[in-house]
Amino acid sequence: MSPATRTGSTRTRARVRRTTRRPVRSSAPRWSRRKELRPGEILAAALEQFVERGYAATKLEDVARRAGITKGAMYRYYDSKEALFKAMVLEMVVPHVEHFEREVSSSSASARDLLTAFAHGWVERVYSSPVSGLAKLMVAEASNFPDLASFYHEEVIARSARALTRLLERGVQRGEFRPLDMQSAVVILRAPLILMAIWKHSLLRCDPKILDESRYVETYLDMMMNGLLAPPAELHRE
Amino acid sequence: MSPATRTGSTRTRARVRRTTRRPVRSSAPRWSRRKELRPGEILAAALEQFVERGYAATKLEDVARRAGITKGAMYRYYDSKEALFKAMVLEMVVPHVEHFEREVSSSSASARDLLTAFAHGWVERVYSSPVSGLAKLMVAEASNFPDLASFYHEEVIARSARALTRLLERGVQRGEFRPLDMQSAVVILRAPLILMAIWKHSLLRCDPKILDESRYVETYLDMMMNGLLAPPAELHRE
Amino acid sequence: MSPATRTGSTRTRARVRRTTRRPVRSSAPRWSRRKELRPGEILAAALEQFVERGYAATKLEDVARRAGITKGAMYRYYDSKEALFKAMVLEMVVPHVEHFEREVSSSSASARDLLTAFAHGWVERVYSSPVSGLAKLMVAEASNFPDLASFYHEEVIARSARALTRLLERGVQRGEFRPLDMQSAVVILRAPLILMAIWKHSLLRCDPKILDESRYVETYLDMMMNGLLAPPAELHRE
Amino acid sequence: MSPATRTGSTRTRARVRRTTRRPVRSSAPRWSRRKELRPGEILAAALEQFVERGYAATKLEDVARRAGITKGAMYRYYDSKEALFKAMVLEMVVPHVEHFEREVSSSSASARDLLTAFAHGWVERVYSSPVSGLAKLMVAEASNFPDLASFYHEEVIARSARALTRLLERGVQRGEFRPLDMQSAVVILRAPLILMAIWKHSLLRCDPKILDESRYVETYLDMMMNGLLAPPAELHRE
DNA sequence: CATGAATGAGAGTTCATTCAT
DNA sequence: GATGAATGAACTCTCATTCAT
Repeated sequence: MSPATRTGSTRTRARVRRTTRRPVRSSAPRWSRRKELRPGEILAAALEQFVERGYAATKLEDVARRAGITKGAMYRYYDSKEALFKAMVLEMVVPHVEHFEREVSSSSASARDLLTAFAHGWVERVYSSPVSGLAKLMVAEASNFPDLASFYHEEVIARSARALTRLLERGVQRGEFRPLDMQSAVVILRAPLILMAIWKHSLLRCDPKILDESRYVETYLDMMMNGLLAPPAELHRE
Repeated sequence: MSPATRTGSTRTRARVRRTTRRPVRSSAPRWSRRKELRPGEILAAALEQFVERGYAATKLEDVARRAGITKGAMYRYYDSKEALFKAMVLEMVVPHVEHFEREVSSSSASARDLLTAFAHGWVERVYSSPVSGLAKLMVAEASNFPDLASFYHEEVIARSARALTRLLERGVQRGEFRPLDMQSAVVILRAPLILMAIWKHSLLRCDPKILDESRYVETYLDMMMNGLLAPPAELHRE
Repeated sequence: MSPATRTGSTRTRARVRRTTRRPVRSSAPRWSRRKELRPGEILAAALEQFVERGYAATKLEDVARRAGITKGAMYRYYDSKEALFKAMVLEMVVPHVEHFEREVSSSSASARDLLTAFAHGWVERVYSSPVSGLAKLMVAEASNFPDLASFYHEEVIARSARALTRLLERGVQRGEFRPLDMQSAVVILRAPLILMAIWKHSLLRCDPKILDESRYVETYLDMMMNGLLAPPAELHRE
Repeated sequence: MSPATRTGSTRTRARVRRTTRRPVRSSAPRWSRRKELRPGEILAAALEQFVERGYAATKLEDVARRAGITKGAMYRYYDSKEALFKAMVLEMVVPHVEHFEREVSSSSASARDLLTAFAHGWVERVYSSPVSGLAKLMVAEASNFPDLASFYHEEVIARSARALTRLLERGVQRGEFRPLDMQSAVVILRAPLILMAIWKHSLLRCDPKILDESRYVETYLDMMMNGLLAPPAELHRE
């Protein structure tokens, strides 16, 4: 079991380094990204690198190279690795949440259709894009970046949870859905999708053939709508 | 050109050591501890630290301190940080999988009851223990430890998936469950629990009140069994 | 099981690094130096330090300081202590061998004169320079660096032995020298010079007055040419 | 090129360690070896290990294992690695010097025969035994152990040089040898033998077939006695 | 603005040395 | 006396960060 996959040489230190990780004494909201020209490329590069390696294992030099600039130049845009990380999370994730919120608010479709559309849309827009790696990243780094975690929790988790709650409640009101504990239901409802995203960037690599996306989503929707149980009614329905 | 002629392993450092030692004024007792227990204590400490901080951010010194020894002493038990990490994963996780497998094989209860029992048992034994942190850890470090990830995938994910598949199939045969795509169903079925574990060690900290475990599990079982949809006609049919 | 996938360097440390950096109150100028010269300066510093202390006892920081840079900067030039050591040996020694080979090949002087010139030249160019320390170093570290030793053996020892053999054989052909076992003769012929170099960097320090270089070389040439024995002929020669 | 040969663990850091190597602040002659029972085995083990690896790369644990005891037990006999090293040098080398001194003093053979006997005896008793490794060791560590070097210089180098000087002077007085600068001649005379010993424990490993001992010694004696030059036919030609 | 050489704190790792057993 | 677990200093190597150019 060896950590890094090194490339060239004789010696191989499989290591993974720590990340200072003192309680993270960040107090000033330093993520004052100056979005001008490059930031986009930098953030995209950062996302990929962070997702691939994790926060600590990501070297700024690699991000820079990926973005087509040099390490030193990065500091024109982001004050520190931490700032870059935070900016990346912020920039990358918010748009998607907003999109989902609008979708829920504007549509007048049935809850069931909305949910179906949401699942498919999520796979297309989030799962398929590198952004899907963020879930894994945030989960992994939450305790090292409490303030970022809070932000993410509030701006992504909570906001989308609220939208989803509205959706579910609408379904209940319309008689489409059974009344359930909303708090739990929302989490449960999202879990299979979120885990799919997390999986994609972690263990899926061990066994790439394991997941057939479309069947997964179909089965997901089916199970969420209908549950596992065989309809008992057949008997006396007649 | 390679330095030392090493014997066993992968890595090779060519070094030469320093020599003289000053008196070393240590006066405190050294190893009143039971040495047999050490490995266990170390692994427990490692689990907590790794889960709390992630692999990279974990300093061996912290693990050592937590285990009540010094950094150097750790190397008596584990050859490297990597070795410690791997040993920890291996030791901590396998027993739980085996327990679950036995449970599925030996019980003759209905699939539904088995599932219910499984969910509750999982919460009690896994979720409540520090082991629940492993899911997050593995997800975060999978790409940095591909071989460990493979091991985990095969020994934990796949094995428990197989057991769960047997459970579901039994339910289908007995007419309890609807036939579904088993591959997907198993993942979906586990997702809410696994995510709960991941959550516990990451974002839950941002909002500890967010999760009411028992309601969550109840809702989970309910949703999984019955789905979201309100029973359609039966009610007002008659 | 290997963690991080490294990218750039020779060795692969899959690491994850610490994060935050304090202000770093450095105020002094940093690299007013000519970067092209650096490698040379470093190798020169390394040679001195390695010769003075031996491989193991040499701290990279000392070499760095001697070269006018810091520890970390060294890694820009050489990937490891081992690499530095090897580079140093390679760079420092080959030119001298080539010089000697040319000398033997091009000159048409008598073997005796060539030998004399060689001895004097060696004292001037090798013995007097820090390079003379290499013999001691290689001898001391041969078993720790087998491949470097092989290289040195082939590129230095063997090559110069071949040149010296040619010189001796020419002398024999011309009737200047007695026929001897060439293999041994070459080693014996060099021994006093090589040991002088080794001595210079080791025990000579104990008793600096012990060696009068020019008398040593004169006596060496005299002994090698004429042997110890008093000419027995004088008596009946007349 | 790999330094130290590691033994035990999973990973192989071939290392050779530095040896603190501060100016060697040893002031007290701590080499107060308590020669009781084991010391012999320990010193023999130490000699082999030190010669094989060098001072720094030698681990006390390896010496101990080789001597059939544990690391801790070694400290019953020698206070420190340094003390062990010094004791080893002291014990191993002095007897040989004394033997040679007696030989020179007691014998009344011709200088030539004495020299011949000496060379052969040296090969048999010193070169063939592990003690021959000491020359390399002392050369390598002289600057790190100035006091030991002084001791060695005085007790080994100088004493045997004096004996050899007496031998040569006797030869000169008897008309066997030409008068030469004694100081230099003694060094030159020994060089081929000493270098042979040094070679044996270092570069000879690269090319074991390179040296035919008996031919070497024959050629050595021949060259030392008669020199390289062919007898000038001119004289007795007429 | 960009570059990249240089810095330096920090972590993993080793091993001489100690001392409770 | 012997053992071997534990200590802790010291070292190599890394990389976020700085700043002269």
